[in-house]
Amino acid sequence: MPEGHTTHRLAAVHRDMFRGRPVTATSPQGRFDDGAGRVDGRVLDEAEAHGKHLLLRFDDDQVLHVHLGIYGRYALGPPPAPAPTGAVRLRLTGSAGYADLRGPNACELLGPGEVKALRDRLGPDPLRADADPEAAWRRISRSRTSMAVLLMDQTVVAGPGNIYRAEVLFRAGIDPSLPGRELARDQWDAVWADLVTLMADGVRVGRIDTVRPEHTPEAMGRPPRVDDHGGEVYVYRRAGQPCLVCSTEVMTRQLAARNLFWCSTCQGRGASS
DNA sequence: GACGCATGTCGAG
DNA sequence: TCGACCTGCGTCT
Repeated sequence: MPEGHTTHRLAAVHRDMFRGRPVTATSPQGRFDDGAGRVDGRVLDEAEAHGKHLLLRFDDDQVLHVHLGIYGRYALGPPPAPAPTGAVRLRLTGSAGYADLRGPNACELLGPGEVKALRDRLGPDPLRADADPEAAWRRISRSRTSMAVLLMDQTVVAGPGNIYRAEVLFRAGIDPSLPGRELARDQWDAVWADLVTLMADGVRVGRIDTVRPEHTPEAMGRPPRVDDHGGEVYVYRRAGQPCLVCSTEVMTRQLAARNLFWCSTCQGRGASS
């Protein structure tokens, strides 16, 4: 689940469920006993997301920093909370419900200075009102690194992961191997605008759908299709299957230890407008 | 029950 | 560039 839209959803859930009232915090698994003890009984003042980082600020200015990483997930529900099962690192309980955190990359308490340091190294987040896409453009337009790598670099853009990376490049018709410095300014503007739109949709719907209405199987006269990650996408994890637009086989390769997917026809050099 | 896999990040070499 | 981290799930035995 965890790309930036997931974190923003989680921030909203935490606001709705816990803000303004004392929470109960425990670590059923035991690996966060110390931190849970320090949060237990505090009042949640604010919950926000920056990229894939979830920040929960309590009334004593401690900030709980959660990063789901690749395995982490939340289980949320109304009261009463069931007996915890599996490896629950942190359980927050309030009058409106509970939140169980399993398998996070990071679950730690930070002071104000540490929070600032964390945020200072993150690029603009398309889901945040204060995001400055110019900061990302300055990095991209000077870089020899490929767009595929730049879009996964959280110090360039904070929030997109492997799915949004693949889908946004497809939708813009950009070859993933194109160096940042060869990207045209209007292409970047289009990519950023698309990230803003797609990720906001992701927050609203709770999954990643990127296929335009005119390319859905129904519109193309093909049988209905369900992608195995739970959303409708053009290329992500569709290697060997026909491109939804041109029917060329979708390509895949390992790049910086991650799977990259693209259509060599729709995303050839010069394929974009 | 073993194994492989994943929407992520960091640090060693 | 590669392994470690870390958890649940699907697939294969």
